[in-house]
This record gives sequence, structure tokens and C-alpha cells, in this order.
Amino acid sequence: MVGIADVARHAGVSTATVSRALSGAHNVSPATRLRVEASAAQLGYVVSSTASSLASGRMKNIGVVVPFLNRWFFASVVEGAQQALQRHGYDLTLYNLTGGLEARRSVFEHFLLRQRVDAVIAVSLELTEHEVARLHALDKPLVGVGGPLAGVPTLTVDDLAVARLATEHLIALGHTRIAHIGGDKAFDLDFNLPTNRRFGYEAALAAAGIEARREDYRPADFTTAGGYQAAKQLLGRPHERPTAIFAASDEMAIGSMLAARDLGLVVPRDVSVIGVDDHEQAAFFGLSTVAQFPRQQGEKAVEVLMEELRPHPEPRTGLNINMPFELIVRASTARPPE
Amino acid sequence: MVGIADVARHAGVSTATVSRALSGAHNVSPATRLRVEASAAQLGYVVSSTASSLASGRMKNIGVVVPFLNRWFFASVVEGAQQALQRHGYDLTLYNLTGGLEARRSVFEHFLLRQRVDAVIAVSLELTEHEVARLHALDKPLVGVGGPLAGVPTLTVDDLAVARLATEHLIALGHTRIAHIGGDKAFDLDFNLPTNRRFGYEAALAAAGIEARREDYRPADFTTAGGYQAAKQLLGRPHERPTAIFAASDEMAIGSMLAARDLGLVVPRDVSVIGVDDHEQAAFFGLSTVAQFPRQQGEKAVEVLMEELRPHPEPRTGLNINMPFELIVRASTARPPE
DNA sequence: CCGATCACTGCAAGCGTTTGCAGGATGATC
DNA sequence: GATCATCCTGCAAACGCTTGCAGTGATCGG
Repeated sequence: MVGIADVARHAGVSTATVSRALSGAHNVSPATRLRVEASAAQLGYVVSSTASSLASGRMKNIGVVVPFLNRWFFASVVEGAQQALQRHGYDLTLYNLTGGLEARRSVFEHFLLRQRVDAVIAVSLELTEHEVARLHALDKPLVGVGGPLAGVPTLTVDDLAVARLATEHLIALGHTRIAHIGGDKAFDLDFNLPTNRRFGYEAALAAAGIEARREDYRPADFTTAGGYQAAKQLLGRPHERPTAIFAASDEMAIGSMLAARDLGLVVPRDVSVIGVDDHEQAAFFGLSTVAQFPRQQGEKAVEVLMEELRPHPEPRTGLNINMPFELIVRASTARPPE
Repeated sequence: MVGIADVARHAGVSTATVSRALSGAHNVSPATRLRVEASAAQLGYVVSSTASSLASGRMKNIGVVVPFLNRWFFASVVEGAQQALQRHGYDLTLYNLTGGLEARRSVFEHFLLRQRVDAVIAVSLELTEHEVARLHALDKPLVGVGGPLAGVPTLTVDDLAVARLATEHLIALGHTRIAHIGGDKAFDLDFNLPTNRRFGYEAALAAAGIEARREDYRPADFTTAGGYQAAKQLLGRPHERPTAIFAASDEMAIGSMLAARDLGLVVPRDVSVIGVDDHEQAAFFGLSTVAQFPRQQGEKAVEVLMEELRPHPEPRTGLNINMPFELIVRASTARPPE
């Protein structure tokens, strides 16, 4: 192993100077810096992060906690965060809560506490007060993505507005009988997201003077299969059939389109469908949707964190940052049948 | 911060003993161990991983490198690995190569070298000799998932056999005109996987005395959309139409099913479709497929690594481990039309 | 021309564990 | 009862960096 001492010797300076030169401190003469950098490069020296961390207290490492990885949304957030971190020279260590309560406990009682991360990004996670406290105790910055977290800076899309936008799009097309496939109550990993989207949907209807019928709402589990089932039920009643469906996720929306087809209905002639996410398959299915941009959310979370990590000049700033979303109209929505 | 010294004082022993007791060394009396553990728990002590790493040279951390995260297969492998690692008390730090060559270089020339990981798992990555050498130089164990890697223990499914199995299934049903949607040549992130699957397909045909027609092969990009396009072409010729399609991935197979429908064909009456992966959507679409088990691959990779990490009694063992796969017959395959 | 200021650089004390070595008990052996 | 192995435990030296502090010339203002 080539250590800092080797570089120091090779460059004819002290290890202190090497350290400073390589970490970009300002109090090193340009000539020395150049010499040191050359030596380091020549010897293939890379600073030992453990030693550096121990001495400095900085880990150059961020913990990212996700409920699971296996879904497009989460994977995209993580991917975005990873790339942003890499640009900043940070590592990303991944904590996954798929393992159940046991795993969750061990993450919060153990893994996150062993001084390995400078900060934590929690994605779509409803943290308990105790968990937040645990992290605050270390005073490691914590930022959330997706859903307000008490006392924690968080990036969210305004789910209410998203749902309203989608619903208004259908209303503007002339639909008056609009069904909604929302989140299952049990599926509460994501905050009150399902609830918020439902509220947005109802708000839009109300604003247009349309009554929200109870039988036009179906909960599902955010999967294609779940959306399919729900849509089958919604569209199965020939006379009482809604002319449009707003699904709280693209996966469910795609399921709905397939259900419609299987019922002999043509989208969008007989029924319009709109989702949320702009899932990678949405374009393929010609699905209208309200896009959110998970990669960007990951990147933005990192930015916020980097700011938070900077030697605090002022106390921390705004606690809640709204992320953009955008209506994308494709082929799955149109005027209702006459 | 509560350090090891606090625990030592509280338990009335030396820090050395605390360290040994907590790390499960065998030379601590049961009574002492209990006392130490109690003190540690009471004080909420968690060992500082940096200090521990610096002193011991063990990081309790594994680097996992993936080409991208955004695909079901990779996300699943990572998820499996993550959970297995967590059980072993290891962290997982994630390196993503989506960022292009620049990112790739920085990962291999910098991130992996700074003594932060004990070992590396490379998923579906074709490493250059130089990259492998770089890692070997640190003599960090390295295991690959998916595709043989020169001189590196690797977990693979036998792609040739997988393809043969799928094709044989179609042949056994009576099909003689079987098309194949394979991997695009440009899409070479995954080893020669596309090529191997094609060979398996051709081998099965040959073994059954069926000639493989060039026009029955179409390359695509492993997406649903790509599969859709390819299938449209394959099925677009009324007379020359194949009665079955073997797609090299479930995404492409699903695209094929949708293409068939749009052409007015009924699956499996008019055309059978089979894929590879057992993607999470496969069951929903009733897609027959050859399953591989990415989560398990991730877990197994960790096991192999843990073995490799154990103080080498013997030189390393077998270099290539074959992972299981399995034919799953659903509704998308049947006898060909009369 | 002198003291003050400034820009660099080196010295050495940590950072919080782990672990080889040695010492003290205790028990086993003859 | 002496000898020796065995089992625990403590001492203190690493581990490889960072950084406060002090020291050295050089530069500058008066």
C-alpha cells in the first residue's frame, strides 16, 4: 500500500502538506501543490477513506434508505442520487427495508449509527419520531424525498395538485363520470400519498360541480394486476360505466387500459385513462399521465444535503421543497363518447 | 458520543476487553461478556466503524457495481445482495455506471480504491483486464454475477441452456416455425448473453431437425417497445408467419403479445410466446417463461463473497457457479394452429 | 531600516478501535 | 507441592490520516 508518507517523501514535503495539497486547501503554494499532485498520480496514491474519516470526522458517504428497490420509482430516485453523489465525490450506501420490521430496526439501531454516513436520505418513508430522534441525536442531516416528515427538510410533489391536474384534464375534455383507482389503505409505505391523490381528485370534481360517487372509487395496490382488477370492476357495469379513469399510478393505469381492451372497449374512444408517474412504459402504451421526475428528485435531494453539510453559516432554510410535475397528454385520453 | 472507553469504565474492564467481548472473540469469560454487553446496551454504544476499520483493516462493507439500477433484473439482484449483507452485518455501497465512461473511470480509479470496501460484486459487467487488475492489486475479492469474467468467480445462468429449454418447450408443443427476438448487438452491457441465447435457440432447432431461417430472427433492445416492433415485423407477413416467438426477455415477450393482439391475433391460439426472466409482470400477462431468480443471485453472490473473505484456509475454489433456472408454463404457449 | 503581516510549511497530537504480547490466576498433572 | 498449560485480562503500540499551532522567510508600510 502506498501511503501518504510515500507521497510526502517522493515530493519532498511533509505529510501535512500532502494532505492539504490533495484536499484542495487554500494554503499551499501552487508549485508545491503541483509537485504533490504529480507524485500522488505517479505513485497511484489514493487516500484511505477510513483513516481520513477517523481523523476528520467526515465520511464522504451518504446513507440512502428505501422501502424497496424493486420499483421503477425508487430505483430511479436512487440512481439519480447516486450519480449526483458521485459527482461530489461521495459514496452512497444503500439501506433497504424490504426485510421487514427486523431489518428496519437493525438499520436504525445499528447500521446508521456506526458513524459511517455523513447524512441520510429517506425515500418515501414514514419515519417514527423515535427514528428521527435517533438520527438527530447524531446530528447528521436528514432529508426526505416524498412526503412531509416532521422537522425534516423534504422534497415532495404536491400530490393534491397532481391529482387535480389529472382530473381537470379529463373534465376539460368533457368527462363527467370519472372513476378513480387509488392506493390501498394498507399500502401506507408512501405517506398519505394515496389519500392526497384522492382528495385532489375529489377537489377537482367538486370545483366542476360534479358529484364524486362512492362506487366510482376503487383501491388497489399500485401494480398492473391490481389496476386491471379494479378497472374490470369499474367498467364491468354496462350502463353505469364511467367514461374516464384516473389511476394513482401508471402501473395501475396500464392495467386499466388492458382491462378495458379485454372488455371490448377501445381506449380512448369508449373510455379515457390517465395515470401518474410517467413510468418508462407509459410512452409505449400511449398513456396520458402526470409526470414526476424521480431521477431529478434524487439529484435534488443530494443538492439539498450538500448545502446542509456545508459549515452552517445560517440555520437551515426552508423545510419543504416542491418538486415539479407535468401533464403529458398522449393517446389514452380524449373526449367522452357522445 | 459514547466511546469504547465509556463502556469500559462502566463495565469496570479495559477497552481491550470491551472490544473483544463485543466482537465475539472467544477469549472472554462469559460473565465479563455479559457485563460488557449490558453496559454497551445501556449506554447505547455502537462501535465507530471508521476507527474499527482503520485498526483492523476490515471495512464491513461491500461495493456493488451495476450498469444501471433502473431495470427489474438489476434492482432485484441488488436487493437480494443488500439483504444478505445486512444479515452479515455488512453495508452495501452502490456504484452505478449509468453516468458513462467518465463515471466508470472514476469508479474504478478512485472510489473503489480508497479502502472503503472489503470486496466487490460486479453485476452483468464486462470488466476490462485493466479494471480487474486494479481490483486484484488491492487483493480485494471480486465476484461477478452474470457472465464469465476472466479469473473471477462468477455466478451465471447457463444462457445457452435457458434458450434451449424455452425453444424445446415450443418444439414439444408441435411448433416448427419458431421466431426469435434476441439482443441487439449494440446492447452489449450484458456479456455475450444475447448471442448465447441465440445459439441455444438455434441448437434446439437443429437438434429437432428444424432449419433456422434468417428472417425469423430479429434483434431488439430488451424493452417492451422493442419487442413490440420486432414482433410486428415477424407477424406482419400473413403467410410466412411463425407460429411461435421466443423472446430473449420478458419485456420483449410482453411487447410481442401486445403486438400480436394489435394484429388481431390471439395468443396462444394463433401464436405462442415465451420469454426469459419471470419478470414481475409476467404472471399478470400469463406469459410462459424461463425464470431466473435475480434476488437469489444477489444473495448467493454474497455467500460466495463471505466464503472468500474468510481467512483463506485453501486457495479459492471453483470459479464458476451455475445458477438455477426453471420453465414456467402459463397461458401464452399452446399447440400451434392446425 | 525595523517591526508587523502574510503566505507557506512542518511538528506532533490526536481520531477510536484492534490486537500482539505479557502477566496473573486457576486448574491440571505427576 | 512444584511445574506447566490454560484462560482471561490489561498495556500500549499501531492503523493512516487531519489540523491546531508554531516557525520560517518574505513582503510591506511607515
